[in-house]
Amino acid sequence: MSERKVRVRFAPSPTGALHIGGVRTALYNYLFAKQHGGDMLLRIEDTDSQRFVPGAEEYIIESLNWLGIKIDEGVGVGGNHAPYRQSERRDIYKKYVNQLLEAGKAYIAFDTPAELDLKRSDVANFQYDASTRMEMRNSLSLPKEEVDALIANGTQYVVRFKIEPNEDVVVNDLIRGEVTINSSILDDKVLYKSADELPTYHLANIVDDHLMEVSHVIRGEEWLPSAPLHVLLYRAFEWEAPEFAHLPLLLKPDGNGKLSKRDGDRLGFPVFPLEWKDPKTGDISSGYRESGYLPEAVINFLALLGWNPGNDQEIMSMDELIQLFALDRCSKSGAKFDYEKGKWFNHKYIQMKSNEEIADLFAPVLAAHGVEAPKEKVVRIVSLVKERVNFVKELWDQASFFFVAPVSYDEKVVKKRWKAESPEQMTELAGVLEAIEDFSAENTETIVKGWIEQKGYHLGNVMNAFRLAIVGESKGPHMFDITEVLGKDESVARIRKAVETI
RNA sequence: GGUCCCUUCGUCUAUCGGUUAGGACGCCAGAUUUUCAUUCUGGAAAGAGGGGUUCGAUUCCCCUAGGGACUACCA
Repeated sequence: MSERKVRVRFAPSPTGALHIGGVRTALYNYLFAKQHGGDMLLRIEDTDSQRFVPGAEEYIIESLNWLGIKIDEGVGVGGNHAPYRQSERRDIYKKYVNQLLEAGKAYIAFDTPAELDLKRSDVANFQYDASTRMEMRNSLSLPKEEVDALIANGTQYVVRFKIEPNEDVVVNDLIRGEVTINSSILDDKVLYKSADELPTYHLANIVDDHLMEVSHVIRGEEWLPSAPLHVLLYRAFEWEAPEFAHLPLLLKPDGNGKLSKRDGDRLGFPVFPLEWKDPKTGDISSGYRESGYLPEAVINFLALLGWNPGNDQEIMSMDELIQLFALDRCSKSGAKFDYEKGKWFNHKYIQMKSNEEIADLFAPVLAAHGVEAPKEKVVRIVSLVKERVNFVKELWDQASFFFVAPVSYDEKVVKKRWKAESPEQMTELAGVLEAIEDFSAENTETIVKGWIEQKGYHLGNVMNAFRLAIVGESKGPHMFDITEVLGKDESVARIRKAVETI
């Protein structure tokens, strides 16, 4: 490995919402960079003007921001290698394309997309390469005067990379080891299009990584087949290539194939970090943030999809991940996306947060239900129910009765728990509670239990009816914690109402 | 079709030639409990198949099978 400063980049193209697999790629880049005291760059690869989607760039930046993946240099923050948007680097690419052209390592081709389509349908497995390029219309096959004339009259063309056949190209991958591909199976890739004066991914990528002094290219496995092409490109420019690491893909939870946006819709979980509204179709896709995930949980979950620290540790903060991360501990095979485990991580992270923090996150949910409550009361309630939930929004299901008295009583529970003697016992209980001065959980429990014992009532019967009256159903934390939070008046009122209603 | 990559419980994975193949999610059972959960304890659950190499293979090699990616003037 070279001794260059570690510099990595996350280089998405702004064609829509950032996919969760892309988020993981960004995360691994970030962990690697920070572990080595290096830089994390954000470059926007918008060389395909056709597929540009407005808002996508902002979405990407906001997503990384929410997740705590900090960009040292690039779009949104600037830096010494600006601009970081490829569409703003046209002149740079043009210069390097010409360099390749002059060196005879690339050539100009005039074949139109229609002509190529025709050729492909005519000839099975047609490939534009050393074996076929002389049959095509390009600066290699055409007389120089004709080429010049075509260019002069504004005929659109592309620049293709001239790949020398029959050479074994070795890519040294930090995760997979040496990968060898014969250059004959590579086609003369289009590097540049005169139509929009923009390069294609391959050229832009190599030029930028070189100019931006990127030391390690950490990207998805879908790029592995084109890595030899990139190696050849670096060689053509006589540049030192960065180290490569191709990450395994995130796969569908069920069935086969790569995880896609559709899987999220189909299986009911987000595949995007943030909610995304498609500007063209207006379709809304759910996001992890809006679904109630804590960014720390998403990070931890994603970090373990394709990597592990080598021991049984599973809960790790971003700082710990930075300490422990290692490319050579990344797995080689794709990981099926296990949404259930993601939920478990969120549960864990909710438990790790303080009641105050959770109460703050819960506040908007309460407001949405039209509930206003003092912070200290919410904190107390959170402490009572937070261990029962995977998501902050589920706190409402667990705790709504603290804020809103039951208006109906679960029929099944009534049938099972409301005995013939219950109305009388509950009326008595209301009286007992009314007489209590110190309504703390502890004191109330002592007194109520004393009363039950003295009367010889069945503890379970009384308590279950009590719970039904207060909560409306058969759930919730310790009864006397509930009554303490509710207070004497409310507790008594609920019991009386239950006796009347049921 | 071609090229490349990959292959341990249902899922994520540990194991870098010798282990009762470990952990986690999920699942099942039990315990705790005034309810529902949580929690705790326990359980079922894996080396794709076939050849080698070796005293000994999950581990190294080969073949087969299966899965995945790529194969655009998209990234």
